[in-house]
Order: sequence, then C-alpha cells, then structure tokens
Amino acid sequence: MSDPSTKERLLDSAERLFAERGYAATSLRELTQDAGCNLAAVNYHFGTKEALVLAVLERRVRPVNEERLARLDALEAAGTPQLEDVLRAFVAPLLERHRDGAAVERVARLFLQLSTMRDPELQHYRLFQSTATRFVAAFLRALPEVDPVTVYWRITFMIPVVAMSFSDAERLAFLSGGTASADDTERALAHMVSFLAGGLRAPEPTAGGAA
Amino acid sequence: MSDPSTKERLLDSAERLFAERGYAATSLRELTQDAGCNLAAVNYHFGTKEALVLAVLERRVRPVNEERLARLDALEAAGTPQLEDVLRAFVAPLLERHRDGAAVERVARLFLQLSTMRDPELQHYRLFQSTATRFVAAFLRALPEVDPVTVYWRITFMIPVVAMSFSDAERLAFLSGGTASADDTERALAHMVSFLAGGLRAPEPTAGGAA
DNA sequence: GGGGGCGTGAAACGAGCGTTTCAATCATGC
DNA sequence: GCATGATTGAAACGCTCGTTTCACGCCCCC
Repeated sequence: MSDPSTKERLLDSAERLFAERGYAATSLRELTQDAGCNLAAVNYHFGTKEALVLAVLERRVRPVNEERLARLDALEAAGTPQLEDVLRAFVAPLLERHRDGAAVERVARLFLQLSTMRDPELQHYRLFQSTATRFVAAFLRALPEVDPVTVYWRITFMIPVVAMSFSDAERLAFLSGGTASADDTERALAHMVSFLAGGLRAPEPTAGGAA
Repeated sequence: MSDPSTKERLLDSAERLFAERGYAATSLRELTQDAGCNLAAVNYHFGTKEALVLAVLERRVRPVNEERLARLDALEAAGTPQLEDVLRAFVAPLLERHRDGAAVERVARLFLQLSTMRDPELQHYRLFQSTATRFVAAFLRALPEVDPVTVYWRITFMIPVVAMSFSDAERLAFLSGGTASADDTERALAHMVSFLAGGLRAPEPTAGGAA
C-alpha cells in the first residue's frame, strides 16, 4: 500500500479519468487498474459507480462552496459589499483552490457531465443549493438599481460562465490564438470578475427594443 | 410507413432521448422502439450510434450557424455594425429557430454532452469552426477600444452563456423564483444581448487590482 | 409483369459492463 | 500471540449493449 490510501487513490483516478475520458466511457476495470487496486474496492469503499463520481465531485465542490460562504460572511460583516467583492467571493475560491488550469478543468468537466444527466441518484445540485440562495440575495442587494427579474436572468447567465469557461483549455487557446491560459489564475479571475460585473450592471433592455 | 420517414423519426427520437436521459444512458433498443422501427435501422441509416448523435446535432446546429453567418454578412455589407448587432446576429438564430424553450434546451444538452467527450469520432466542434473565426473578427472590430487579449478572454466567457444558459429549464426557474422562462424567446434574447454587451464592453481589469 | 435494389424484420453474436461473492490477508487491541 | 474486524484479491454472474447477419417484402422502372 502506497502513501495515499486506497480510497484516496480511487478518488484521484476517478477524477482524472472521468474528466478526461468521460464518466460512461470509463470502466471500473480501467479505473481500479489506474488506481492500483482491486475491482471490488469500489464496491467496498463507495458502493456503486454513481456514488463514486458523486464523492469525487463533492470532494472538490464542498470546500469551494464553504469558502465562498465564508468570504461572503466576512464581506457582509464589514458592511455593504460592492458587486465586484461579491463576484470575487464567488469566483476566487474555485480558481485559487486548484493548483493549475488543468485541475479547474477537471472539476468543470465533471460538473458538466453530471449536469446533463437526470438520474435521480446523481443529485449533485444539492451541493450548491445553500450557496446559490445566499449569493442570489447578495447580488440583489449589490444591484439595487436593476430590476430583480433582470438580475435573476443575469445570474442564470453568470452560472455558465463560472461553470463552463475553464472546462476546455483548448477552446480558450483556440479563441485567443494562444495568448490566454487559465494557468494564470490571477489574470483569469480579474478578467472573469470584470466581465461578469459589466454584464450584471449593463443597461437594462428596453421593453420593445429587441429588433 | 408513417408520414415522417424512418430516418427522420430516428433523428427525432434520438434528439429527445439523448437530451432527456443522456447519450450513454439511452440504448439503441429503447431508441428504435420509441421511433417505431427496427434496431437495424440505425446501422442502415447512420452506421453507428456515434454517427447518429452527430447527425442529430448537425441537423440543428448547421442551419443556426448558416443563419448566423448570413446575418453577419448582411450587417457588414451595410457598414460597420454595432456590438449589439453582432451579438443579436450570433444569439438570435439559436433562439428563433426553435419553437420553444424545450427545443433550445435539447440542443444545448446535446452540445454539452458532446463537449465533455473527447472521442475523436465525435468532432462536433468542426461545426462551429468557420462561425467562430468570423465572429471573433467581428467582435474585435466592434470593440476597438478594448485590448484584443481581453476580447479573447471575454469571448471565451461568452460561449458558455450561449451554450449552457438554456440547458436546464429548472435552473432558470429556480434562480428566478419562477419569474423567468426561456419560452419567451424575445425577452430571453434581449436579456442575453444586454448582458453580453455589458460584459464585453466592461472596463478592463487593472494590472494589479485583483485583490 | 417481372426484376432489382432499397428498406425492414427477427435473431443472434461476442464483448464488456457493474456488481457480487467469498476466501485470504492485514492491522489492531486485548 | 491470538481473536476480531477491516480491507483486499481473484473469480464469476448475469445482464445489456452496439453491432452484424441474412432472409423477406415492397416499390419503381424498364
């Protein structure tokens, strides 16, 4: 037995393989071979393949959401936070808790895969429920001049930016001609916060002005 | 043989079932039964399951991208388009070519599923290559006051908004407390354009101002 | 009106899957 | 040092999957 326990090696291998090759395309035989353990270890430590992938996501998402809420607590204890402060509290924990862009990419790909499944066993969204509620309220307070319904729409647009932007490093490289990389966490954070702040604060669409 | 051909019924059933239950979770036996045809019809008309899902996506995406490019052609023929015009040319074809929010949701879920696979057979992104190149250039021209590298970053943030915002009707309903629905195409378009325009035009992040 | 090929039906193939079983092994506290 | 529970190893189970095969019907055109 090597340094990390079997359970942790299973989580590590599952995170990497599920993210890179896909959940359905990765068999538990490849996975346990990659982790250097027996096939039955999955059943013993997690029960099923579905419980394993949920545990993989939860291991990454839970600390991020806890730090998000802690930062928001700190901000609101100090007064009424600016929009950019709330945005940084929401985005920074995701980027800064991972070593490089590849780590964020893996979590994003895992999340996206679970998002497109409707299996009742895979209720990953409950991990975000309390965080979502708290931050929706914070955004409403930070945007008093914007119609709340418009804020709801814009939060709906904001979620995909945070969840999906770093899910494919090639896309960023292709679109930017190689000039941008998610490995520069600080720059990525600054760009995302300025983009989201601009979108959330934009002039509201006029009633009939779509054409 | 009923009105739509077997091939079209296969595409219809595949679009619905792949989107609702997931590509991997839908067997060709369920699918052909839903379409009211024989299992071998998939092999006969498409060859493999992968070729089928690609055909499903292409049937919806190709007309959208063609209309995007046609609208951009028309805009550029008439002069130098405003940012909002380019955004509408990009977003409107997706929303207006589908009857309701559920249709957009299906296409979005299909696209997201294929995005998280790295199978070389599923090169769905080639469908977007020419459209992406043309629109990147158009956004750069419409944003002469913004550093091009910043524009690249912001286009990277924009793609997820368009691709994922309507992929889950429940998310929109939950976040908005039921006040927003993607079935109102015109309103959804106006909100998305204003959000994206605000994000793309936002003040650029200062060099050291991330903390 | 008969021939040719396009489309369909029923059935089977072979492989790979997640899961389960159960005995062997290890660590640990008495 | 031994009993006990936790963990691992090897093997098999039962099932479902995508794919393939091949014979049959239908329709159109000569």
